[in-house]
Amino acid sequence: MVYDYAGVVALADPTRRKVFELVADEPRSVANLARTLPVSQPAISHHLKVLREARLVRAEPRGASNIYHVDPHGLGEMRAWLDQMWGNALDAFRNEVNKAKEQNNDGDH
Amino acid sequence: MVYDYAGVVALADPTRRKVFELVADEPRSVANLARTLPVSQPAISHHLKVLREARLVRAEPRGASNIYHVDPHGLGEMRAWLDQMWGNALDAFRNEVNKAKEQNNDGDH
DNA sequence: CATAATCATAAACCATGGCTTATGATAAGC
DNA sequence: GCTTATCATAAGCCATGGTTTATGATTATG
Repeated sequence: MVYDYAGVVALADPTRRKVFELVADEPRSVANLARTLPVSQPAISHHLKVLREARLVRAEPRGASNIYHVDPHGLGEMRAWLDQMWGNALDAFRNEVNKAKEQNNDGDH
Repeated sequence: MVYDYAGVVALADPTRRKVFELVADEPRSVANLARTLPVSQPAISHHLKVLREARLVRAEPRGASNIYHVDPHGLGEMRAWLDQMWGNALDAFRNEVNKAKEQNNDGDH
């Protein structure tokens, strides 16, 4: 399993997750986010860069502003990555349970 | 959205994710993991502690060994947390698209 | 054209956290 | 019982990365 994990890393930081949630709620400019959150504008820009590279967010120039939107493409990618991880983990868990049951049955012979 | 996010943080680190994947593949002891991965035993123990506190993993003493299994409980919790996040993000995206369509229609009048 | 506003990048600072070595505690094996 | 193996915790080191201030580039505004 050598899959991409930029999305998970991106969402691991609290303020970056907050940035994502605000953008997810409705498209916002950098200035707007900087006004809303208790961090500087460059910090916001940096977080947006990480989210952008993880394809969770997309920028759209509008005059001097940059409006950020959710990027459903990267969202889907991360979803798929997690689903696979989940699937593997749950399959393994089921196998484990089944193996335990078999052993119990053997013991009942 | 003030939900728990220990799971995401736990899976953000590469070697910790590797530990989780190995445990998810099949239950393993700390010594086994330490032998498999290129980090010390205390490092493994520490990663397992984080995963344990995120309820992604569960320890089961077996003699002097500690066998770690996947914990489907915490797995489900994190799943639910992510699903909500996904839902919100995708809903907002749909609204955004609809709003754009309406504006186009207005322009066509 | 000049001023103001928006944003990205660079540099520097510093806390967080991942890693190692050291150590003690518990359990198995001889 | 003594040695060996397994594991968790503590202490300390150091790289990563989140933050701020400074700066330049681009665009609206007057």
